Amino acid sequence: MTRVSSPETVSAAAGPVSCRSCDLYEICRRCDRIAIEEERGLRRTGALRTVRAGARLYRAGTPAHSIFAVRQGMVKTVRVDPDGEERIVAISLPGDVLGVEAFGEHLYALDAVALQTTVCCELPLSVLSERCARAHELASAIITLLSRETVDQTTFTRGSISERIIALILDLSRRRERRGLDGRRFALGMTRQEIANLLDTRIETVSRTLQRMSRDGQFDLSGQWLELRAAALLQTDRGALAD
Amino acid sequence: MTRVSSPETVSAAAGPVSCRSCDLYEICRRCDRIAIEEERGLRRTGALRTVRAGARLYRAGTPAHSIFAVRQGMVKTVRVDPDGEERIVAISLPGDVLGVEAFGEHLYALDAVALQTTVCCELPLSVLSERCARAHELASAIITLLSRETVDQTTFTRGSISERIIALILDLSRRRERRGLDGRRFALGMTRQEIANLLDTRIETVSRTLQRMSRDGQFDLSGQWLELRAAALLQTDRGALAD
DNA sequence: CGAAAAATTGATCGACATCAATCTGTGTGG
DNA sequence: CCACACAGATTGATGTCGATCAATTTTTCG
Repeated sequence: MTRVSSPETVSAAAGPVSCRSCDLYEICRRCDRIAIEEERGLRRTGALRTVRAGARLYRAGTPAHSIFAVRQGMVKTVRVDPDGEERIVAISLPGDVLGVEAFGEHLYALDAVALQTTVCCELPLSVLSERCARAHELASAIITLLSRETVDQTTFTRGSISERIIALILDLSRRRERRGLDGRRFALGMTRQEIANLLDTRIETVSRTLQRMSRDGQFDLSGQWLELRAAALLQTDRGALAD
Repeated sequence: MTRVSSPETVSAAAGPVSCRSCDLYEICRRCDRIAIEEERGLRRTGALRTVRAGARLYRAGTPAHSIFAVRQGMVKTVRVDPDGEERIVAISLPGDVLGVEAFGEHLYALDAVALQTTVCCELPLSVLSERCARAHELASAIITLLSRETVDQTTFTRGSISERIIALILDLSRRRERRGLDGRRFALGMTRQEIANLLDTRIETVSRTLQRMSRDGQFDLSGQWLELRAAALLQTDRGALAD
């Protein structure tokens, strides 16, 4: 069994959607970029891109010149771990917008890979900024903020429990350091119950795992207080200390 | 053991941070809302709010008049399932911004609960919109889009495998319907391997669980194609069909 | 100090991972 | 058109990590 491709089932499979029901509609409209099937006009701006199954719409780390909307097909956004493992972050359906992280950083944060032959509308950032010219700088600051938020979403519910615990601790540590706080020794600030909830596990498992890791010398732990060992801080990647 | 509160350990525990290292800094500055410790001026606008441990900064579903930045302390954002179960979505540290969903919808999407005595800066939306007055409407459209993105983040890595599968299927179904596509019968569009990756499980488990659910009559399944049973569509909550 | 919440520790069980084999469907070339 | 190859999917047997149930111990606070 391979991917769906029979022509007559395209709509049930994945689109295309009308511009009206696309998340990018209001923005395209304000940019005079509508585009397809607008009333009877049907003028196209030629901003369509077709990507075959398995091909990438964009790659993590590359300069971002456009945001995209899926018109037809499906796209997975993927984070590739340093060890080469793929983690699917989200699935985009027709009408969904891709690459909004381009607003803030001007780099894509994820790989966007077509799951099947996919047609996307491409909206260059240059068009947006041109239209935004008169907009107050405050607006762009808000946009930058929001944009960061969408990328920051780290999840702590993947992998083994020890991996999740390490991910949480290193996340707390790094975020504290970014704020000028002590990232080496700090209070967890959460009960074991709250940690368990966040990591989608049980309080007994959190307790046991923390104890074991502490015994194994990954950090010193005393109640709420945790102090990372020097070796731990050298690791930059989630899961690096697991087991 | 209860929460950290010893005065001399406040900084290592949770702040306060300087305005300069806060995510809201650029926005506050443009609103002439700096506020605290600005050079030697130290003029305060009185926009501080103190929340005791366990108290709520805001509640899901209530009208949103402000966004917040944590100055000192910690806050958990929580989704309360219909069955009353709490799911921690994120932990906010000093310098983090809370309530950005207020930009789009004017309702908070989550409960924000202080993990300890917490001091927040409050920035009313009215101040923002006043400053935004001359900003082009396009900017606000972009903001709305981004705002939605930050809320939409559904994770499929919580609960049992059958719960995750149901969550994924209903998510696909609803998102398709919102786009005017068939939400009852559609192709998954992903290989079992990709589903397994997304749900943080194994291909064999996905296969087995899909087979079992299909046998149990939750849906008809044939390769990529899935057709939800009428009963399934009546359920609106994730996990409603589990096991 | 005493009560209550939080945390730890132990014993047992079950869901899911893992390893392995087989089956099914799709596209390809003779 | 059929045989073949291969990716994808299914099914089975077994092992293990984390859930669950239960009992203490530790910490905090009135």
